[in-house]
Amino acid sequence: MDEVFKALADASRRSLLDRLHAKNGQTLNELCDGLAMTRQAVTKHLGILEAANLVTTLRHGREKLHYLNPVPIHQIGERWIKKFERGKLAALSELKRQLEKRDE
Amino acid sequence: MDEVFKALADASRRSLLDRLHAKNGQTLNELCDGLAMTRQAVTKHLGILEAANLVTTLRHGREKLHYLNPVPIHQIGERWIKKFERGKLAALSELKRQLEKRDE
DNA sequence: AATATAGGCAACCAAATGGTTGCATGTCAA
DNA sequence: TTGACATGCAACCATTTGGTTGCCTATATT
Repeated sequence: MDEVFKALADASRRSLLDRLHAKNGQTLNELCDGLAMTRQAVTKHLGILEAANLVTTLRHGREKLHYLNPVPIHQIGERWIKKFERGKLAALSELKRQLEKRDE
Repeated sequence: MDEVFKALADASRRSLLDRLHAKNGQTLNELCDGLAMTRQAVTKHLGILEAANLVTTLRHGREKLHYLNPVPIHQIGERWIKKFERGKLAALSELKRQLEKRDE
């Protein structure tokens, strides 16, 4: 879980996921296109995404195809975000109550 | 949005949010209890959470009360995670298809 | 007034991070 | 088989990060 959060913390990596979301199964060079970064930097980012299991790769000859794995993202939503949704209204009204109490 | 992702990337900070979720409106020292960290380290973490608008503070005399703000977490869920949920099944079946094609 | 308590500020530090360059390897095509 | 192309590996670098220590300030308490 920690690896996933860490992987998602970087905007370049999130944009790589976006690109794979738009078009799945891209090669490294394809993913490099238009990015202000060297190919090696992209390789590192993809490595981190792969380590976090957010991306799966498949070799096809000399090409390496990158596929998005949406499962860990879904898990973050289920196991983490939803927990805070439940308490959401309660937390906000408690805060509001305290803010008002301040002026007494 | 980037600030929120960055703030959530650290396990210590996520655990601080957990503690505020369990009991809202805690003081700095209260939040330090049981953590293997100095008070100053916790201060820094809380500062980052506050900058990301995940925590709101309220001074009460010499105490500083910390309140959880669940809105940014909710937004991550709405604006980011949900996007990948939509393509989820499609992405997985595409990946499955490619994995099978490999053996041809 | 004296002391304890809650928190703030700033300098410093080691390790992690995000990036680079240079070179090597594997694979396809003419 | 000889380029050309797709990717891999490794060393290096600056900046950020997560943490520390030491000291200072402000508010309670007695």
